[in-house]
This record gives sequence, C-alpha cells and structure tokens, in this order.
Amino acid sequence: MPVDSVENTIRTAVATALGEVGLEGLPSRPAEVHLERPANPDHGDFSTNVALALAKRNGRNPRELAAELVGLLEAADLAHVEGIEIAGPGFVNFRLAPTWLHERIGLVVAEGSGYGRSGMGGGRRVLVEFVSANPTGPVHAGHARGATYGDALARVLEFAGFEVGREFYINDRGVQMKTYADSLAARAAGEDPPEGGYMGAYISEWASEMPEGADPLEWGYEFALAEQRRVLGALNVEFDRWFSERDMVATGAIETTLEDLRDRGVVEDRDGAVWLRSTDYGDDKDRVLVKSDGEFTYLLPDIAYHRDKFSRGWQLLVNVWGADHHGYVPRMKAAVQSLGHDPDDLEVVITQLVRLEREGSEVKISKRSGDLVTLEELIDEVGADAVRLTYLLQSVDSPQTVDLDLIVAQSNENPVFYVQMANARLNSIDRVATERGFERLPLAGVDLSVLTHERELAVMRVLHELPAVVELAARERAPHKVTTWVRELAGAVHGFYHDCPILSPDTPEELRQARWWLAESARIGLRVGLDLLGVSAPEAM
RNA sequence: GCCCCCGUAGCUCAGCUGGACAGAGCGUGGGACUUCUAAUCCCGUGGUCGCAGGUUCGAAUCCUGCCGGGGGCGCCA
Repeated sequence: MPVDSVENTIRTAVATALGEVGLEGLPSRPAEVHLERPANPDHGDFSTNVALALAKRNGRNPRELAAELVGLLEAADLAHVEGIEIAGPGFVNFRLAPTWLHERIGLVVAEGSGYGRSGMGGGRRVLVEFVSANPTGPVHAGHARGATYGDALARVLEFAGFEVGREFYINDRGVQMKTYADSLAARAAGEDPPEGGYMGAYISEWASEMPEGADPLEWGYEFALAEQRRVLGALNVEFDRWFSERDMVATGAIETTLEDLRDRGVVEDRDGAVWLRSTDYGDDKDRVLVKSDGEFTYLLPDIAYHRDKFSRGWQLLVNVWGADHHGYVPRMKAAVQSLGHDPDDLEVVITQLVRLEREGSEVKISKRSGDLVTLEELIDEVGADAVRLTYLLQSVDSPQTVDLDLIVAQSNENPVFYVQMANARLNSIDRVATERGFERLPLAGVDLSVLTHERELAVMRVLHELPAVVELAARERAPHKVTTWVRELAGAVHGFYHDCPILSPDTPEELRQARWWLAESARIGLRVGLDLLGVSAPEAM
C-alpha cells in the first residue's frame, strides 16, 4: 500500500543502521531520514546526507561514518538495492535495480485515476475563495490568473485529501454598482457615461441589449453575473456557491457581525464613526467599519462574510487576491482574530500581476478606460486549455508576462500542444493496435523486467514522482508544480514513443506487452496531471 | 518613508523542506520521417543564479544590507 515503499525501506534501514552506530541527534522516525533523488545519474537512484549531517556533532569524520553505515546497510540486503557507495564529502548513494521502477506500473494501473491521491489533508475543510470580480463588467484577461490558479488549487487540495469548497464573493452593493448602472443608462440613452463612469466599449454593447424600461442597476447586475458565470464556465471554472453581499444585508448578518464584534470589545466609536481596533491584532492602523454618514465600509461586509464562512464549518479559508489587494491582508487577518479565530485560519494567496503584451508592447487592462482584453476573447482565440495551461505555467508569486501573439499563434511555443500531443500519441497506439489486431494481455501475466531501455526507465521515474508532487503542490499551494511535472512526463513520453516502438513487427511480443502497459500507465499519469490542472486530454489531435 | 512580490542562458520561466559539475521551452547552428501522429526526437550553442556580507562541511535555495522592476499603504471597493 505505501506508495513510497522503496524509499521507506531505505529510510528504515538507514535509521536502524544509525541506531546501531550509536550517535547523537538521530532522526526520531525513519520518515525524517533525508533521502533525495540525485540530479546526476552517476550518484545513483537515491542518496542520503545523514553522515554529513551527523558527523560534526558526534565528532566523527563524515566519510568514515558513511563507511560504517554502508557496511551495515550492505549487510541488511535491501530489496532492489544493487549497490551502496560513498561519494563526495560523505554522501551515501544507493544504486537500484530497474525492478524498483517496474512495480510502479502495476501501482499506477491499479490506482488509475486515483494514482497520486493523498490523505495528507486528513479531511480538513478548506474553502477557497477566488475571482470575486465586481458584477460591473466582464471577466478579463487579468482575472484569468486568479481563476485558473484558484480552480487548480482547489483540485489539488481535493486530491491531497482536503474537503474543498469554491466560492465567488459578489460585491453587489456599493458605489461601483451605481457607477456601472449610470454608465449603462447613459449609453442606452445614446449619451456618454457621467464623469468617472465606465468608458469601456462593453458598456455600450450591453446597454444595447437592455430592454426598454429595465432598471439599469438590477438588469445590469444580473447580466454581468450571468456573463461572468458563462465565461468562467467556458474556462472550466465552476463554483459551489456565489455568495452575495446583498444577501447579508437582507438577513441582517452584517449588523449581527457588528454586534458580535462589539460584544468582543474590539470596536469603538470615534469621530462619529465605528472603528475596528485592528491594531490590537497587528494591523498598522485601526479601520473604519461604519462611516460617519452611517454607511458601511467594504470591510464590515467582508468580515461578516468571513464570519459566515467559519460558521458553515470551514476550518481553513484560502483567499486568492490580486497583488493590488495585498495591503488588505493585515486587516483581514486582524478581523479574523477579532472574531476569535487563529490568524492562520485565513491564508491569503496574492497573485502577482499579469502583463499582457501584443506585438511587443503592453496591453493595459482597465475597466474604466475600456482597453479591455476579455477572458472570452482569449478563450475564443486559443481555447480554454491553452489559457489554463499558460496561466498555470508558473508560480503566482512571480509577475507573469503573457504574449498574446504567441498563445494565439497556436505554435509549438505553446506547451499545451506538447502535452496534449503526448497523450494523443499514446491513445493512437491503442487505436492502431485495434486496427492491426494486436491484443494486450492482462498485466499480471506480463513480464515487466524486460523494460530496461533508458527511455522506458525515464517514464517510470517521472511517474514515480507524482505522489510527492501532489503533496508538495498542495502544501505549498502551488499547482504550477503539477504543470511542471506534466511537462516532464510528456517529455519522457515523447522520447519513449520515439525510441521504443510497440506495434512494430520488429518488437518481440514480450517486450511489446511490457511497453504497452508502460504506455498505459503513462497515459493514466498524464490524465491525472491534466485533470488536476483542469486541462482536457483529447485522444487525438 | 513603510509593507508585499520578483531579479537564474538572447527571450519566457522551472529549480521540493540548503547538497555533489545550475535546468526546460523558445531562439540560434546541424542532424533524424518506406516504421504506433516529425505539433516529435537527437547533437551543438548559450548563465559572474542582481550586488555585497553572514550562517553552514556545503547557499540559486536560509539571514542582513544595498541596487533594479512591479504592486500597495483612504470614513474607495
């Protein structure tokens, strides 16, 4: 059952050997033995630095200590291990027989679409809130980063054993709604929007669809929401709940929250306004909850919303915000604490800005000025898969430059083709095999030990990494690590496909069967990875 | 002024809890299609990992300072 059985075997043996040597500062559990996959194949399949790490505090020479360990480990006669060597300043390297990788195929095939799934999350209930664009315009190319990231993160967290919810918070009240409605009304009447209004071309287009006599605010609200939902759906992004700010007004949740905060003694009245003493919780200044004119600031409904999230049993809140909102993190953290929660119960992931370029110069995204690249245009031009993979290529910590000309060009500079091609090729094997009357035998009867070609081993090595990649991506909230892995697997598949023919008459039947199952496990792996990214895996291209 | 993110090959970016000569794609130069899709594969080219200190047996990775770039510091959302 343990996915990392080889690693566990080695770790346990190392821990045991260390115990026999009798050293200070030993790892308390085998899992703490540092074991890594060396980048250099000359350094074996696995390597540990324990001799280096423990030498100094035990007054030992690292290489001598390593030698002692090697002696004990060799005597243990570990499964799959062909050679144990000391290298460099005191690394202990393990060289394994390919058999350790052959097991992987059976595992992947047995687990299928569940391969790589982890129980790491332990069922902890995590609510991911993302996009949350104002209902005053279309989602645009800038929203796509948060949308794809939040959705992929949710998928990764689910796969890693968390119970996950996805929500979109709708700021459906406040001044921006009125500005939007006024702009719509003006365009509908054939006039320019008022000072400070929305100048975007979409306002005119939408206004032309507004029925005679409709309330611009209500009609505009519903229309914008429907548009956002439709376009995000086209990007394969769905939410469990669209949470309306207005609903909290209707239910009195905002007032209730304010009373709650008063009861907790964290608010005070000052200068005619109501303040949250957020400085008590690390914010750099106190924040106004109710303005002196009696209106709520945006903050109070936000607090009420987060209070609501917790009240529904969510244990960890992950908010995906754009870089322009990072300044609000301390006050939201303070707000969460003022409600009696741990500040770590709220995590805010800041996605850095996307710079869009076309013909080498920047394309600005501004709703007010109207120079907008809508998400829909992007999807229409390149497809949802390319949009998703492009945005999921790199860490959201890094500013991203997206060259619209390139992803529109559908050239080989777009990695989505590379990855989907690998999948299509694997599928074509099955297709052609059927045409030619080849039959794949049950895996149990196939001898996988004939898989010794470097191309074959490379595919198995990459497949082996997926469980660790899933856990890492979940722990670090970094779904782009899955993207990197998928690209690596696709690369290994292309090499394998090129050098290891399956249906060729020159391929011995025994080898054909083994390779065929390897191809099948690679196909499963690609599909799992692509599913985590929300990218489709077409069978043919 | 204070806070956050980034600064790795000509370009766009990976680099897991520090590890053994720094990677990928694109670009560029040269090869491979009577054989399961050449949207592929192979070989070559290309880097003072922003700079300077520090911690460490060992730093692209951790700490400090500085220099660049981006974003933010409202009784606006």
